Amino acid sequence: MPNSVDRPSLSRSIEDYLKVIYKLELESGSAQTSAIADALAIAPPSVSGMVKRLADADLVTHVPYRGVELTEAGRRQALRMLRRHRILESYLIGHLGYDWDDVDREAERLEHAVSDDLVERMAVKLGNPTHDPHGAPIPSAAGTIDPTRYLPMTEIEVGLAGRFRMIGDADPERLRFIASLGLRPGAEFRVLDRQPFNGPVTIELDGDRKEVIGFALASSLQCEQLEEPTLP
Amino acid sequence: MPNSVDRPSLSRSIEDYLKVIYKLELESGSAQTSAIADALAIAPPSVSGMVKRLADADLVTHVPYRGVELTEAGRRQALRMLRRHRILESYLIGHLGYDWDDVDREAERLEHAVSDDLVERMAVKLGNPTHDPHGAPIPSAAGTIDPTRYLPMTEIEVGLAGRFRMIGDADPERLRFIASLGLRPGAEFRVLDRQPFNGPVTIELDGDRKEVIGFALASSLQCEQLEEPTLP
DNA sequence: GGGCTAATTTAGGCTGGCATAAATTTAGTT
DNA sequence: AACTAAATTTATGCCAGCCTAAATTAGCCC
Repeated sequence: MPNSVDRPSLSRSIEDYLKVIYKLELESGSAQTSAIADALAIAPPSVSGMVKRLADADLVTHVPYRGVELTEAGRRQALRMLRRHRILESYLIGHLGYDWDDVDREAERLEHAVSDDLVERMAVKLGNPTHDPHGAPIPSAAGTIDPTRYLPMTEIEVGLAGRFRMIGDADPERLRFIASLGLRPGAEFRVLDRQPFNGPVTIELDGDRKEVIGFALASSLQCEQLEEPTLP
Repeated sequence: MPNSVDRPSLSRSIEDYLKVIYKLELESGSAQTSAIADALAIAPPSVSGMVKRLADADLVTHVPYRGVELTEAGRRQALRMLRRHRILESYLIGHLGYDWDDVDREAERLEHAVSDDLVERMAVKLGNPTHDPHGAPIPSAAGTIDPTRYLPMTEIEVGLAGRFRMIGDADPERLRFIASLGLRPGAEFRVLDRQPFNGPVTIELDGDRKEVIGFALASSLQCEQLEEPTLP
């Protein structure tokens, strides 16, 4: 089956739409018009219009009034953008002295401009990483991605150990605060307490330090539950 | 005197126009509509339209049917773009393994996307260079640029020594050929012969090697004439 | 100084990507 | 089953940037 011609070269807008649709699908199965509009900070009717163009270009399928789903081609492009973004973030942090909390904006601008060639050169300089500094998996150049799903910290059982794995890159304040707690992807912790009614979570870090983390924040920390590493 | 508001943030198109107008002014004093159109590969009427917008934004002054000149603000922006472009080229070559003949395209895409912050970080990593790998002067962050003008190799006196200083970055074939001759910015040579009627130039390199260079090519090699370094 | 040519501008049109206002569909409630 | 609220789409319109075709101006030649 012949592919879509050669280089349709997507517009900046289209690239943003595909990325957002991919993320929404991850979270909730399919992407609704209003959710896309929210994520891109544009009006819903504008999304309707663009969705029509995306469907014409066979990047998404659209069931009116129900939602949008990426086609295979759309998914491929979305993953390509995700790879760009995450390689860029990794490179900016690793080789140009950016901090993990202020790198998203810069990567967001660059991901539409860099060539595939440059992205691969950066990847090589980085040693072809599989995860970026926020813990997010980096799609391969071939378009595959680590499908591992994590749990919000709020869902780790009290008493059990967990490992902080990943956090969204878009909120500098949140990232700075997390870093100030000494939490970085890979950090191990133990849940000491969890209050009901969406209350805060108390964890132990480095074997002695206690931290209390509000529900909203803890929900955004994607973690892995470690099965009883110290006690039987 | 208060500056133009804060961040009008120029469009990609406008950035390209300003860069081209700057270069045309360097070469011939002022920029004509058709020359701009040629350089940007767009139709002249499109340039007329954009020039009107540029004049409205006080980036250029326009005398109808005569030409266009950058205002101080326009010149500042043009130099900013030139700095971006040349820092980017230097960085891509110095830190990401690009060759000097294929770096222009990539820099051309990136120069519209990088933040000033990123450009300055790259400049620091490079040791704040004053010239890029093609020998072109890099404007300072403050907007000043080395005004030195060079001579085409075709205008160096026969018998005299010269130094190759700079070459345009836009033509990969030309750059590869120049490199294959062993000519790099900074290279010293002596003009052995120059044929009339726009004929080729013969130079001596490294004290023994002779090369014949066609007129068109030699014209594009910007050189400095060295006053009789060996003979009185 | 009249007329030719080349350069330039004006006129009118198209597309992408956004907006607002109004119409429509869906879903939930009773 | 009807009504309502929310989500979505349709209908229009705007702006940036490009285009082609037609009108205008500048520069030059005799």
